[in-house]
Amino acid sequence: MTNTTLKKISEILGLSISTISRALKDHPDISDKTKQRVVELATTLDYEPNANAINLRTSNSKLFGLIVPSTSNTFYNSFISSVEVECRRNGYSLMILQSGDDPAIELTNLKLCRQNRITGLFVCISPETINIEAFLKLKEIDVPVIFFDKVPENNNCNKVCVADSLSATMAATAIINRKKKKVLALFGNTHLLITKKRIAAFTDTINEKVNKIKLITGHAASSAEAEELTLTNLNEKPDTVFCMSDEILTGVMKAIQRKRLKVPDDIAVITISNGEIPKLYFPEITYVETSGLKLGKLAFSSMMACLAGSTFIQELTIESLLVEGGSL
Amino acid sequence: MTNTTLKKISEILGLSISTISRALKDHPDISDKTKQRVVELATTLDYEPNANAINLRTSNSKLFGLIVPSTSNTFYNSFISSVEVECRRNGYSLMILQSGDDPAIELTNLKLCRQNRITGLFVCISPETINIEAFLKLKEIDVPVIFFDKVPENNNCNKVCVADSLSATMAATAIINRKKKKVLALFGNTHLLITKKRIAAFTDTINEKVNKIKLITGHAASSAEAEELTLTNLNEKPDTVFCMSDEILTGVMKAIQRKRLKVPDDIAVITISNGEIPKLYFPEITYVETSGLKLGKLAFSSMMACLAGSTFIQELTIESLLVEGGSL
DNA sequence: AAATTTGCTGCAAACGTTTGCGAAATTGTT
DNA sequence: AACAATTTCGCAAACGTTTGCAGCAAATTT
Repeated sequence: MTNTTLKKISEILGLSISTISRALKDHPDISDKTKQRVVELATTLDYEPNANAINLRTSNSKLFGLIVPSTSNTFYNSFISSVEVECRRNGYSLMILQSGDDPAIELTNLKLCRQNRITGLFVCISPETINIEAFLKLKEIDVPVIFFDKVPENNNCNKVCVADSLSATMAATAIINRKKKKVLALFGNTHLLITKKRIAAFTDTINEKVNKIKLITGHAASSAEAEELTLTNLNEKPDTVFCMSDEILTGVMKAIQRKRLKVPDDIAVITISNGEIPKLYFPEITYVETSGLKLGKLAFSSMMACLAGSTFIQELTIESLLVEGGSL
Repeated sequence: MTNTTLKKISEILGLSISTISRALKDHPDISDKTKQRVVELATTLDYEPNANAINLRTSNSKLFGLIVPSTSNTFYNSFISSVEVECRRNGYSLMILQSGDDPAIELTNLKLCRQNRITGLFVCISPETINIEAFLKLKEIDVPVIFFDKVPENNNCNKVCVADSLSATMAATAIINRKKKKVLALFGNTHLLITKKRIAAFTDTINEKVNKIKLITGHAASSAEAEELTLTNLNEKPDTVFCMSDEILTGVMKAIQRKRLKVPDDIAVITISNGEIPKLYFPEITYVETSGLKLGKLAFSSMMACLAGSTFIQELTIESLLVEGGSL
């Protein structure tokens, strides 16, 4: 068995290919009687148009590419989910590719996207990606590129991001409002822009308070490092731990569980998160939400705007939200 | 600017399209000198072959479809990751679609796959999907279908699964070996095949022991239900909790944290899991591993076998593994 | 009855490739 | 010098669509 084509239908019905094509898309030129016959046969024959032929003919692939460091990450995951839903809702397909934070694989993926003549690209670059020319080349052939989350620093491109600085500020403010005195603040990889921004925003906010809060900062590249760092700093008796990300949080929580500390009485915890991990604990961890779902929707609408002809470059940010658990 | 095509290159070089095509794929008919000229121009012009044209011409899309209830689930996630890596390694692309456990969306996704003339399909059906004819139709047009994880019950199709029964048996055996006396066993949605299998295997193993272990079973459709169920059953003073899945585990752990019970002294915990969630706690939860990564690799190799011409139907299972945390 | 309009349908080119076959140009053989 | 063999290349068809244009019959107008 082989796939049904317009030609096959036309031969059976004794009509021309073009008539079949038009009948199936309800073209006014075709009589109702013919349309009915065609549609009927098409359904019984399980006709599905060949997307490749259509794309070739119309050069409109209705296909988006999405390149992300990893799909196994709750934040990217919810981003992808929401983009995918929007795509289906709007008649687009999505090609998801992960780079594993490897710029070389990133380029391979990009090539794949180009070969498939994607209509637009969503991309979250890896920390090591410094040269984004290859991505910008897409714009020369009128393929919009939306950078999300980890975006190139100062380039002329479309970006959608979570509120990097603001979310850290909000967390700091929440800590201040609770009248905490001694905060252990753990951040991630120092050379990432997002880390720098969050450190600056967090420390500035904490330090501008009159009755100075004692601040201990640390950097952890992994959950295990965060755990270790927490254990050693517990001697200093901080009353609060601030985590920059889920990864940090999981390490911190392991340390807290190990020491059988009671949250929030013995120690308070606040983090910046997508929301899934904080809800795994009791009490649920208070977090400043950076929603992948919202970011996905924003990215999609930004993409649509580009496709609709909007040429001016946008840098969009989703607002954050403090979600109260019982940990602060 | 528009995309570079063979035609464009041929016009510039004064050669025919076919010569360009052959030169770029290192065909022996073409002289080295010509090849060099062609390749050089192609790279400076950033030529990328049009996948649509190739697929149309060769009717080999090098594209797999993957339909899954949700991508935001650590198990499916690791499955997807591993399939995606294998795809890239073998020159295939992957089209990922989520059904949200809705059979209607599942069909829409299937249609999309067909329109894109996928070379093969990986699919995890939703619990509500009873009619899988639409999927089997793909086989009639020589598109292999590999069902994974949640598979249709008794049909003539390729399946790859985790060891449903065995993993439950292993967990039960581990409990027996620790000489536990009273077990609270929590399972998921009763009408799923996987649940039935695990209940049967678990209870059989526990009950065949001579010095009977007291067994309390319960069903929870969500993490919250599992938490509640645990809280009420804690009165019975079980010395061990068995969880059928990550979802159950997270509920159980919240209850345990809420009651400030010490694991494993006050209560032991064991679960069946992909491994990510159990590692979030201290002590890490002992689990019987059902690896999405391994399942993905298995599914991919099964797909490759089908494409290579293997026509006989396989039902494959990955073996489980007891990973010791400190919770039992 | 001739001319015009209207309704329906088919022809053919194009999208960018691949590939079997034949042709020209070059080389080697007697 | 004539011929055969080899190297190098181009022609043209095909994949499955879409779409501008033209054709033709029937219906309507003059």
